Amino acid sequence: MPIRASTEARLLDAADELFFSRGIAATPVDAVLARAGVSAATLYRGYPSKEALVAAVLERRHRVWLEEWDRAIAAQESHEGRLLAVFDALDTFRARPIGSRWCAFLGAAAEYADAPAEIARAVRQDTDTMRARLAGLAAAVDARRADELADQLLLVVTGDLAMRLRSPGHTTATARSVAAALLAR
Amino acid sequence: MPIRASTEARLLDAADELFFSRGIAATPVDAVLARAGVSAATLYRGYPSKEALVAAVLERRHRVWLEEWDRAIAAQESHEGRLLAVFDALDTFRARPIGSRWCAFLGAAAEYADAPAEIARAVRQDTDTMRARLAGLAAAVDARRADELADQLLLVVTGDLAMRLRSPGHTTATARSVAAALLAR
DNA sequence: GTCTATATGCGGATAGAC
DNA sequence: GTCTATCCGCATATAGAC
Repeated sequence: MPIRASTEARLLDAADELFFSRGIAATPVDAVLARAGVSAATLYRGYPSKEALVAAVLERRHRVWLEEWDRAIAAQESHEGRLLAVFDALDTFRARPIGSRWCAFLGAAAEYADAPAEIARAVRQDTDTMRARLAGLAAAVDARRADELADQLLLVVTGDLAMRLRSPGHTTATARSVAAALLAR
Repeated sequence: MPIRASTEARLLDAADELFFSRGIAATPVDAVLARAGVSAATLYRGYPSKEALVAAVLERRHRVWLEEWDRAIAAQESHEGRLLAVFDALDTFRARPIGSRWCAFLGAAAEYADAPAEIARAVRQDTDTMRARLAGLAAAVDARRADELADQLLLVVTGDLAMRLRSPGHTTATARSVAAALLAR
């Protein structure tokens, strides 16, 4: 028998919030269960392990992030605006009620030296999708250096995310200024 | 009675290698002791806790990093070269026998949602020193935007470090090209 | 679906003998 | 300085009653 939809949503919400704000290893399964009001039996009927739950939350987060990014792109009317929309998406994504301390995917990658296959796959998918999307948007701005621009912007976005570890109050302002310099070349 | 110097060096080397390549939480104290050939009693006579050992290793690493950076700066003959020397230092630092998977300081910050005071201090010191040094070097290149350049370059360096989590074979090439765009403005 | 209890293993830290 | 044993707490995962 599958887990009831509302129960599963509570479980994923709790896991999302706790894993990525306090850390995966630092969050006992019990804490997730308590926050979700779900019993251990229910969790382990739906997921074979804690790691499977982590992977499931990462996949849901990835879908939500892409939707947010799509909205930010759609709101722009120039090729350049659409390429830079990733920073708008970062701002709105960060303002969501279910937050994370810096980046769920980089955080997961950082916590596991040898990540379980399902988690490694989720992280890889995030990176691959980011790079591919940026390259597609960059091609409309300057086709000759689309891949180069994508790699550069991915580094800038990643830097912006990781800067949150250094300065809690970090904003996307610096990343935006670096991106502007890249486009001005 | 203090720990003998050679014993302490073995302990710090083992901790350095394991904590920052496999992860702090993922590395049991026993693994460090086994690698160093040191007994638990000796460790706990020199350090009150595992966290104190982590902080000690971070501090040593910080000193070594600054020396490496100094050498890279000294090898340059232009203001611009000295500002960009941070990337040369990153390359040589990465090639050392005792490596880390991405960045020891960011890794420590990522692992602790509420870092012990000693560890938080080490991470903060790394960030503060980086920013201050970059600002000093940037002032010689363009005094009017020294602070802005420092913030931008710190983000680029941080992005380069975090990109290692996404792509294991990552090099400083992309970061260098972004830095070049920043200086070309 | 929940609750409580529990099997099982591991990690940090300490104590005593040598 | 090392070795061995051990206390203690915690975390994942499971089982049984309701």
